[in-house]
Amino acid sequence: MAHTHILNERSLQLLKTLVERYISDGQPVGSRVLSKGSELNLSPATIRNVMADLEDMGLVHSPHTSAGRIPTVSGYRIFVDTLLTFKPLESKDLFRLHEGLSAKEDNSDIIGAASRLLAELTQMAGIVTLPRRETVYLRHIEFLPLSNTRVLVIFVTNEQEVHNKIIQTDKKFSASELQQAANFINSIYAGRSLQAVREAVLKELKEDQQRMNKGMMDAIKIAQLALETTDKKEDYVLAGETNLMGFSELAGRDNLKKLFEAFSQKQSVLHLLDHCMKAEGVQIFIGEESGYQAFDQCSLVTSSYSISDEVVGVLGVIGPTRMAYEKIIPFVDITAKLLGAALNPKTATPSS
Amino acid sequence: MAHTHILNERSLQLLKTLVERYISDGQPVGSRVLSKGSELNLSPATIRNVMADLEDMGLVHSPHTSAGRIPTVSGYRIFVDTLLTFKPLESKDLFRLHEGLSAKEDNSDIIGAASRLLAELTQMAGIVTLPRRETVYLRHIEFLPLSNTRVLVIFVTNEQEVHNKIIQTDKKFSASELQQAANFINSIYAGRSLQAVREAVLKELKEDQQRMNKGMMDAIKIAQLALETTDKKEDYVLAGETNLMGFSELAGRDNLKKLFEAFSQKQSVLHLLDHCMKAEGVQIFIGEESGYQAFDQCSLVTSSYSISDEVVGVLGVIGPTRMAYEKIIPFVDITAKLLGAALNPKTATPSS
DNA sequence: TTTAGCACTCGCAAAGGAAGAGTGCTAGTT
DNA sequence: AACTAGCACTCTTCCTTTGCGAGTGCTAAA
Repeated sequence: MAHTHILNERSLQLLKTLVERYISDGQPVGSRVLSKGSELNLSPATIRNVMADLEDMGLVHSPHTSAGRIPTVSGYRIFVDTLLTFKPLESKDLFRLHEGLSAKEDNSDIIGAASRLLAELTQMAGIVTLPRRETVYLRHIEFLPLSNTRVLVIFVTNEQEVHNKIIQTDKKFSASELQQAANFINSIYAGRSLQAVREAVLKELKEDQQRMNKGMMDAIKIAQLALETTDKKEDYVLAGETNLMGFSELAGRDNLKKLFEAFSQKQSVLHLLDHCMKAEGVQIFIGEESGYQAFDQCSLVTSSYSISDEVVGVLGVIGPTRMAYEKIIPFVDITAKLLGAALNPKTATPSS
Repeated sequence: MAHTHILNERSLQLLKTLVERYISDGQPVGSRVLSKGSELNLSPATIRNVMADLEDMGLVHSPHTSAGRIPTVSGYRIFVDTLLTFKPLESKDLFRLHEGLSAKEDNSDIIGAASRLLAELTQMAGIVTLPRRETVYLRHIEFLPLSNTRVLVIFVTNEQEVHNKIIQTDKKFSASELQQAANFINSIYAGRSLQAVREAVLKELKEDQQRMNKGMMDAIKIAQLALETTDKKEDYVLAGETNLMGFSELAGRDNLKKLFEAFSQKQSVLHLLDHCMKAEGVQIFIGEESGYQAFDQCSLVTSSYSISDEVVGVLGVIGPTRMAYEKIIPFVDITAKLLGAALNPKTATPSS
């Protein structure tokens, strides 16, 4: 009965300094240090009582009888949700970000650059998914004959994304026939969304075939083949994985191996990141919260990023649960915004 | 004086069984086991004398006074060069290779498949460089206008490789102007090597400008911009890196970290693989032989692979020095041949 | 409600064997 | 001359002991 089991101001304050202390030192923190390290002037004995309460509530736990306490996942959770006092980015980091993510002519590896910056400036692993728009617009399509009935299809979508694939046609087409077909498709469908084009083409195929001449028919058929499979190739760019090998808390067991296997399988990591796309702003998974065993010892701080208000991808930082959240969270937030800005086609070429 | 210091038949035989034993067991092998394990009926004492000789010659070494011997790099070298009795591939492995590397319509990820097969079947890391031909032929080029003076260049080389880049032109071109320019370039230069086209274009620019009309001039100028920088993007596909985390001999120090850093830097690994391109057949680097610190604890078994007799890439297996060379070497050899065959455009589409 | 005091527990590190493996050397044996 | 048996010696590995330090929980006093 006696003990209140309610999180009062003081317990929270102590939890906060405990977590901060553990994050900076990496060792279980005992009542003595906590007594000296906190503003409130309390004796170690009092602290011990509070700690016992916190332990009952499952916010901290002791690796063994005579060690200090370390935060549990719930402890971290309360810390980041309610106790955290953010630190502004260091100006040199901000500078590096601006420098690396400024909108350049060559956007080709800006995703890679973002990933590398995340890794380098946090000394953990950086991850950025490739941007993927909900609606993809067809800009231009091109057909080139290969050997026999194989045709190389090249199509440009949105601003400047180039895709290519190989299709098998029913019969052999000459280069000029293919050229004509491409011209036909471009003249009619360019500028419309891929999905719309796909539907329109199917409709044409099913309905009135007599209205068109043979060339048109061929073009439609080829286009159908070219666009039939939606190639949503989700992927991400990872950087600084090796930074994770330095953290002793991840090294134990075959933990690190599991983690790296997840990275190269990609698939489960993509699942996880997909979740993050849906949420606005910064999202945090601490330890087992992610639900993926490989990440049990890690925390993941992510944020979605957007091109002109449409969410197109996710980026984030992966590190040990014991990470400097108060710095990482604003950092990920800003990086997402800068990346979004850099990818925005409207601001991409300030006609200088 | 007394001892002969010459590698006679018997010493070699003993070296061989020693290496085999060490490879299979992973522990320093002593005189007793060697006495029982070898055909020649010799007492441990005799073996000890031979071992002392081998140690003087730097072929084996003892981690401490009372441990058995383990092979040195030179020991391994003699073993693989002169003592090795190759084992034929297991038929199920051969089957998997054929299955995975058969020439399919979709060649897109055959390099990745090869890498994954190497890793999976050897339980080590597999690596395959992207194929790169010496002479690249221009098949088709296309220009598309982006915002302002930026132009998206798409060109197809060799059989089906699609490249794209963005260039800045002096003035703004319309879509049809660019179309015309592309037609012009295609009609004149398609089929010739990129290098040749580059030279021809430069020559045209310098010499007789009055001979051409304005459209031609524009086309030449754009082509020059489009082709000026040779983008030789060397790259490789790695698979099964995580397999390496299981080997205790690599785990020590921050060895593994160095290795993985080298993998993600790519650059030094590419250097090393470049060397292998030059040599015919299978090539082996044992431990420090590679000259790259990151690989000090590893062995690398590589082979170049060819498309219609032109060497275009390298593939191989990375593992601990203690690997089953007698199986790995033939395995890498065969894989290289199968990959080459699968990439050969002549055999790629047996018109069925 | 807080604090001082105290007994207690546990991990960590150093120290001390004991056992086992394997060597080098020497002195016999074939 | 080449091989082998035997022996002393050296190291590693594993286990146990021991002491120390850190930190706790509990109780009793302020």
